[in-house]
Amino acid sequence: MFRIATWNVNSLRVRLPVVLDWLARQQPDVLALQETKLADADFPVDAIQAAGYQVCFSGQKTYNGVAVLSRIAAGDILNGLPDYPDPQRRLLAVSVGDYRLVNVYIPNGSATGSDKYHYKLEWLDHLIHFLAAERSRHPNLILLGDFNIAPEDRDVYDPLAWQDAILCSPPERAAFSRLLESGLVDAFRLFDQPEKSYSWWDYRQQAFRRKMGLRIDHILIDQALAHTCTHCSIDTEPRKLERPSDHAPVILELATGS
DNA sequence: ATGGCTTGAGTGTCAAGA
Repeated sequence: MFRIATWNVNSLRVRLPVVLDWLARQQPDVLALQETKLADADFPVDAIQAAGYQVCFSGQKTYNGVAVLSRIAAGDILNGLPDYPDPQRRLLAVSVGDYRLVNVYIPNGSATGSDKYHYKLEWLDHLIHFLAAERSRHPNLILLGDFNIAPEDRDVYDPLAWQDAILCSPPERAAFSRLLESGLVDAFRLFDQPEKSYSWWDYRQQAFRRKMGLRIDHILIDQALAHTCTHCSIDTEPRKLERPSDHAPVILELATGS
């Protein structure tokens, strides 16, 4: 059994105690983090190693930042899209055991039609091209992170209100579909899931309590791995704590056959 | 309601998130 999780923590500086508690409770083999918002010099390496995890990270001050925590050391580390120079730290690809993990913090896009929206779509194009090459080099690829895309209306609490809006617009959903068409599977949808399953809720208006969320954090697995996948769920417990991240972790379990 | 929180920057108040 191999357990892999992803979590947008919205500042690892603020969330470190919650993350360490969660690691102790869940004991995943791998945890991919997004929005660490820390310069590499400020990354809490010691605290994470003391919790029994190796870590690699690609961060910057204030914004973005991705990290991968793993029980066994990661190898073949790649930071950023090779053919898309970008000062924003949004991608970290690593090999852990038999798996190739691509941890992404896909741009938010701000509003459809904005400069940030075009950046998001361009970033997705380059990601799709990168993954084609990456999958030819590495079997057992897993793409996980904060996609900032709600792929279907059932992933949105009020699809009509969000129709054509950021996170739901047809070009964003088309990019998500292209990821699936390239041979990846949305692990969450391999299983029956509760109604109103979301991974992000706005901090305002008591959105979490009112179940006003979107499912924008995902784990996509190579379709060759689908038959090994035994579980995938969203853990909403950390969203109930004091000072939570606005995102909940997503957890995946794969049978390893030994 | 270009609103409503939260974080980081930096010490007044804005940018950015989604």
